Amino acid sequence: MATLRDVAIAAGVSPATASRALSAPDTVSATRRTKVLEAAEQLGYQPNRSAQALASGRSRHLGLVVPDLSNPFFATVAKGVQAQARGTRNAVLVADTDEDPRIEHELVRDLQTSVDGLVLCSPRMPAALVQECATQGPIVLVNREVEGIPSVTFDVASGIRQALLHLRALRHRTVAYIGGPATSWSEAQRRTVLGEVEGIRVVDIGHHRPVYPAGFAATDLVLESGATAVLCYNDLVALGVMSRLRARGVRVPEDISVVGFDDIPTATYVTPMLTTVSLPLTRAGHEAVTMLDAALAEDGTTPTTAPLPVELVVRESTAPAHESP
Amino acid sequence: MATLRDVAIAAGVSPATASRALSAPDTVSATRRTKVLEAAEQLGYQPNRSAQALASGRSRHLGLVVPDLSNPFFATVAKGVQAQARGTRNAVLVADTDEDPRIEHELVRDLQTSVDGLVLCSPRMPAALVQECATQGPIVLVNREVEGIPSVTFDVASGIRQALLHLRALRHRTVAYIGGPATSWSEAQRRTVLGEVEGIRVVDIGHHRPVYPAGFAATDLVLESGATAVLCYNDLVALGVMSRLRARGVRVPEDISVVGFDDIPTATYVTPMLTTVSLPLTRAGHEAVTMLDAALAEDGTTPTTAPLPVELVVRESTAPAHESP
DNA sequence: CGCAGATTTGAAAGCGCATTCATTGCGTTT
DNA sequence: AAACGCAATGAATGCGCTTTCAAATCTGCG
Repeated sequence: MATLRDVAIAAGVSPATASRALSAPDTVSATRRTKVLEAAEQLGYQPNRSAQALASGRSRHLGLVVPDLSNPFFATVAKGVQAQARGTRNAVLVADTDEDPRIEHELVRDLQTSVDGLVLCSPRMPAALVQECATQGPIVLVNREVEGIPSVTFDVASGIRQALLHLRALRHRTVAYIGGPATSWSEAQRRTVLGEVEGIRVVDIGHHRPVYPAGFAATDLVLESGATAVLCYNDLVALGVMSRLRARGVRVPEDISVVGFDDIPTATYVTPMLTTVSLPLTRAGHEAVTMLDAALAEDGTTPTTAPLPVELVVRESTAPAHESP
Repeated sequence: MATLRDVAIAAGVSPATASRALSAPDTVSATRRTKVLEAAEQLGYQPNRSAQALASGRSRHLGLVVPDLSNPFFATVAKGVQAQARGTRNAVLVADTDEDPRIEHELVRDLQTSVDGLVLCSPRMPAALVQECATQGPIVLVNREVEGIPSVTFDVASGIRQALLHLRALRHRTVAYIGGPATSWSEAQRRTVLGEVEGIRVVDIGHHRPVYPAGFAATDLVLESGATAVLCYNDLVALGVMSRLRARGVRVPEDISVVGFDDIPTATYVTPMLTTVSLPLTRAGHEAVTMLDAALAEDGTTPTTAPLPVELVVRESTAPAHESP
């Protein structure tokens, strides 16, 4: 493997000049620059990342921590991070915590030794721990806010409001809400709006895990409540609800309307297609990387952005309320 | 940030001893070892990964290249890789090629400068290019075979055979096959078995992209063929088929049976739940890392493993064939 | 033509660690 | 008791690069 020194020799310049020709082209005269570039090309020179990192103090890697890669929500954010990172950075180290808060902290600390900065999707990690992690290196949070730490969030409240208004327009008066994990920032956001829409009474079905089986199980509670519509913490839960409703012989949307949250691909694969709130997940990934780069460049600032806009997508799982008996 | 030298001084030993105490504990006397460990702990010592990598020639990173992280197939493999890599390695660099073969090669080469070895899920990259990449560093392929390169594969042929036998047992005599991309290794494997099952006539619906809309579009061809069952390249396609069938008023499984491939989570979220071939994706990720480690340790060998076993999961989308007119 | 100031260049000094090699100290063997 | 082998240690070297810093070259102007 050719080293920078080899390139320098081949180009008839010093290693210092070769280094500059490659990383700061305009600090070198045109003649030498082309000589170096040609020599590098000709030798198939590939810079040694470890050496670059050691000498410069920057690995040009960034880290991404997610609870579950096979969850389309996080996978999409990851794609956004990837796309934005390409070009300005070398690569992104991804860590999947497997929804296990215990290893999460350790994993973050470990990852921080290898990267310049971290994008953290960690709904369940206690705020204090997040703050402690932030002392070890730049961090940007996704879909969550913690005092003193930059974050990119979604306008969750607006999403819930849009959903509620949509249901009200369809003459629903009683809607059930199947909540997510009690400790989730995002869940708290949702709940701030539930009582805000006049003319709609929201029945709280309680906190549930944000997964399909939880929706399936919670459905009977919804039915008991007498609500004509269900608002679910996320699409996975909504999917579980729809499945259980069908099993109980309740028709969607004729007998009951269902609204999800997140707009994962599967939402369009089921029948009826799910009405849900769509989040700009890819964009969130982009923004997170941008903010990280900003934090890396400037120093001491905690850039904050307005919550990303969300949008209700009306599909087939919502319809006018049936007449109550 | 404390360096190894600081630790050594605090422990009253030489940097060499400190280094050994941390990375090869049994080459150091118990007394000094504990001294070093205590000093390290006390100073909050974190080894500098870049320096370790430069000095040792090993980054302890491994790379993973996938076409699309938001595809549950690859996401699950990624989880498997993650899980196995944790412990023996530092981290895994993930690269999403966005299904773009053009950037794929460049991405791989770039990633190879940062990792010790690569796990490559790249169904579409030409074999020659794959081989060229393999000259730059250890590579393990997933779900694909290329001459001279270690790979972990699934027993795809067995899966198709199981599906066909299942359908035959249900008295299906004509089944349509919706194929995947023509250049896919996995697709070629499937086709080797199609004609092998006696008593079943397979109607070839041609090659299609492995996505939901493609299944949706191919469905009308299936209906035209007079087949009483459809075998799909993967679950996404099968989902598209089911959706279109419903739109056309064809009942599943009463009028026609549908079989998928991969067993993605969504397969159980739809109604009827999809009969499909389940692949040990997580295990594939494990195996890939194991093989990579083996390739890194020994030298010059190309370990090969038997294809991973697959299993037909019978759910609700298949039923006895209706009587032909 | 000569000199201040700006621009290019190369020598050299690490970055933090692993690792080789020579040295030391120790227990064994005959 | 001498000689030997082995384990434990530290000094020193270098991994390949970036980045001062000072020297060299070039620019324009009086």
